[in-house]
Amino acid sequence: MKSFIGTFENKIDSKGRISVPATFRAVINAKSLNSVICYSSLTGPCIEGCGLDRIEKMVEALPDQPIPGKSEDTIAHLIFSSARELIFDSGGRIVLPNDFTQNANINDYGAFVGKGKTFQIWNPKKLKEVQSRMLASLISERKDRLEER
Amino acid sequence: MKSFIGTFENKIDSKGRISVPATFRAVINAKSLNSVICYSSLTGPCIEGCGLDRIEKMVEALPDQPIPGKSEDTIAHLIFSSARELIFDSGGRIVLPNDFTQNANINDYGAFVGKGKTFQIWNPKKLKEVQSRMLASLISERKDRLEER
DNA sequence: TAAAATCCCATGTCATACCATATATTTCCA
DNA sequence: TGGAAATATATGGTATGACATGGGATTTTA
Repeated sequence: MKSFIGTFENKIDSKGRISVPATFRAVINAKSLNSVICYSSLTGPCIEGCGLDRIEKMVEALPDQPIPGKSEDTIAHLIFSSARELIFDSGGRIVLPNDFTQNANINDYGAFVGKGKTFQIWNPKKLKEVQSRMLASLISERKDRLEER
Repeated sequence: MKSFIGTFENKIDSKGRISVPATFRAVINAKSLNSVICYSSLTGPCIEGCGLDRIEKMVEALPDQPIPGKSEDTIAHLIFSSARELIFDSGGRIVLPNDFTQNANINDYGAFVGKGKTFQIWNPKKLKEVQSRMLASLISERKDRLEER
């Protein structure tokens, strides 16, 4: 598997450890990596995650001459400055730093959400709220084109 | 055969396993795959299915930008977050996760419906209802162009 | 030296890979 | 053309292994 898909809810233990879903680990492993890069999301209360390879693509996409004040530069700065490499332990777990979990309002359980090239880690309750809101807006938006439910 | 066509009703056993129709498996096999990707449909109470190739095309189409557009992010989120790779066992069955069957109101039997490039899995009873409703609306819509029934 | 972070090993549960059987379908030969 | 053997398909059951999680040992840092 090359893409992050699916949702998996795992427990966070007293040491801040959480198992990365095996299917996600498989995506990382396929790239000969043994870690994930995580950073606080800029789009919502969650943790953003991906492989090191994607960070490098983002770096390449940056202009050679940084233009201070440009939003791309600001975004890149915010992401790279908060990003951290989290290495799997022998059981496939990572330790979530406190500032990440606080920012995402995560306590005892974390929900891994596949997003194709990346994934996110959410407070499970919050995730459900956001998802049902997304579905509702999508349905009202294109009610005409949808079959009866 | 390259397309998913036809309707096939199969049993779901106590473990949530269901046989994928041989003709559908043949479509998948022709792509050298041994699994289907399934996700909760956004358009109706059913499970959507396709080959991995189709999903990866969707992933490829995603931008590399750290902050994607909102509407495409919504669809990507809803599809990828529920999508899962279901691998055939030696008998050509897959295991339907509970959240899928619940969302689609499927209990003891599932109806595979070919839709060309994709397929769907329905509660057989619900499927008949929807299909007869579709036919009825089609007839009333273009009565002039359809033959007498 | 105390505290914290990291690594390694242990365990129970659940998923799935494998084997087995019955039913339906196709093929092939009389 | 009919019928029997062979094949393919759908479904049932079992055992092994993978995975998530817990705890202790070792190393690092303040």
